[in-house]
Amino acid sequence: MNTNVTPLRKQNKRRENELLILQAAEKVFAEAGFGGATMQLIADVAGLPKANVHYYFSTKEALYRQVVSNIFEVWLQAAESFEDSSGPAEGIGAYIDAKMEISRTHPAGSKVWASEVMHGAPIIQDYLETALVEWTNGRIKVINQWIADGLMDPISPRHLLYLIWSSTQHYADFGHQIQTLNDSTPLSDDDWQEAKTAVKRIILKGIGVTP
Amino acid sequence: MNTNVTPLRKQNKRRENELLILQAAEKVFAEAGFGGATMQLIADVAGLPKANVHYYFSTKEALYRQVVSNIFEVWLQAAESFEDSSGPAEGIGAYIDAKMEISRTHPAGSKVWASEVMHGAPIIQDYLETALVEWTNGRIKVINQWIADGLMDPISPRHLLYLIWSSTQHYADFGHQIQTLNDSTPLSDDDWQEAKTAVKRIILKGIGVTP
DNA sequence: GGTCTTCCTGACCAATCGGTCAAGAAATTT
DNA sequence: AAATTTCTTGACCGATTGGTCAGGAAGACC
Repeated sequence: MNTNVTPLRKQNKRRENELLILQAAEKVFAEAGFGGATMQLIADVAGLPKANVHYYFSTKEALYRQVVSNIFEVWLQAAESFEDSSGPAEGIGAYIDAKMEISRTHPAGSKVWASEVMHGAPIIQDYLETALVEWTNGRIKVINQWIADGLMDPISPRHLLYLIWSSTQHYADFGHQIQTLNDSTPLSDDDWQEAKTAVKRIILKGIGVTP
Repeated sequence: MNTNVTPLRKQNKRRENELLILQAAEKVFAEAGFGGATMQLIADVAGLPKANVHYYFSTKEALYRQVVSNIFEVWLQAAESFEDSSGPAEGIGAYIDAKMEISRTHPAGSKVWASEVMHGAPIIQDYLETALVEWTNGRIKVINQWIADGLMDPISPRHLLYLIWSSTQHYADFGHQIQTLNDSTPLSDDDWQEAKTAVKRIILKGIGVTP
């Protein structure tokens, strides 16, 4: 007999269902956008009645905000590789690796984020203005120090960051286009390895860093 | 008196109104996505009654398809710089310039395209499979020839193209994020020049091309 | 085993959606 | 100037939307 049927049942029911709904919502929002997504579809994907979804998340916007918020956390977390590094070769290389890995394992999240920003960030503008600005300015300082130390070319740190963001997230946001150009087949492990290598090689060499 | 009040009025009424609607639609679709956009809002932006919009475009999807189609044309047209070039320095450089210029002058179009592809290209999948595949394969051949001629490093042409697309379109698709990181101020002429220079410099040096 | 809190859900609602239509106004053609 | 085609529009429709609610089921606590 299963002995642990009831021990973890209590506050866990809430967390379980919230997680279930959040995962379904991320998927649906990524596929249809905020406006195109329906609470009914999210409920269906989560396997719950619509009214039950509204029990845990009062409005569509509240649910959406939570989804975007979670993505933002993952997104910022991947950036710690930057700090604990000895120089641009290791720091930027690891950062690109981490972002490519997120694009691979978390494509829906990346799409929701892209959609939100593309539509003017109506829900999470406050995050952009505080957390993102702060994080960006911090990394710009690190990069400027690397430049001052002669470890890389004098590139505008801001535009270097944009280049890294865009090239890595492209593999998630435009995954469908990439797959179509890959004979409508999902990228294999080797394909992903090749992509990672190409992006890292071009960017690192492009800023005058030799591994 | 204005002597040419009536001469150009005939089939032009149709074209004028269609253009008006298409411009309004591009703007609204870019801001709200396909699902979030409403025919009523498009009509309001165009300054016409909703029923009149339906007179020229029978369905929302037909209007959307036309918008995406137009963008695709602009997008492919910018690629001619590739063909008429003596080598990668000139060809890729001019292509990056052209794509950056589109991001600057045509950001709404880029966003509609990105939105469409991100949601699985439900409307224009046929374009991806035919025109885009064809164009891409053509350019891959050109790049491979450049590599064979020793004009650039042996980079995967496919991933190089993705890198160019993503980094240039990023300035349109994520324009709002970039503006927020620029003290919530639109990029100046100098900012755009700096962006263009940085992108071109990193990519060209990154693939072993010296101007 | 009774009470209280949390969870669940079918039925329902006002608002809004894309799209239609008939009837007339304007312009072209004959 | 009559006939014909093109354009314009308010009113309308069925369908779908996000969200509500009352009432019951299921555990947790005493």
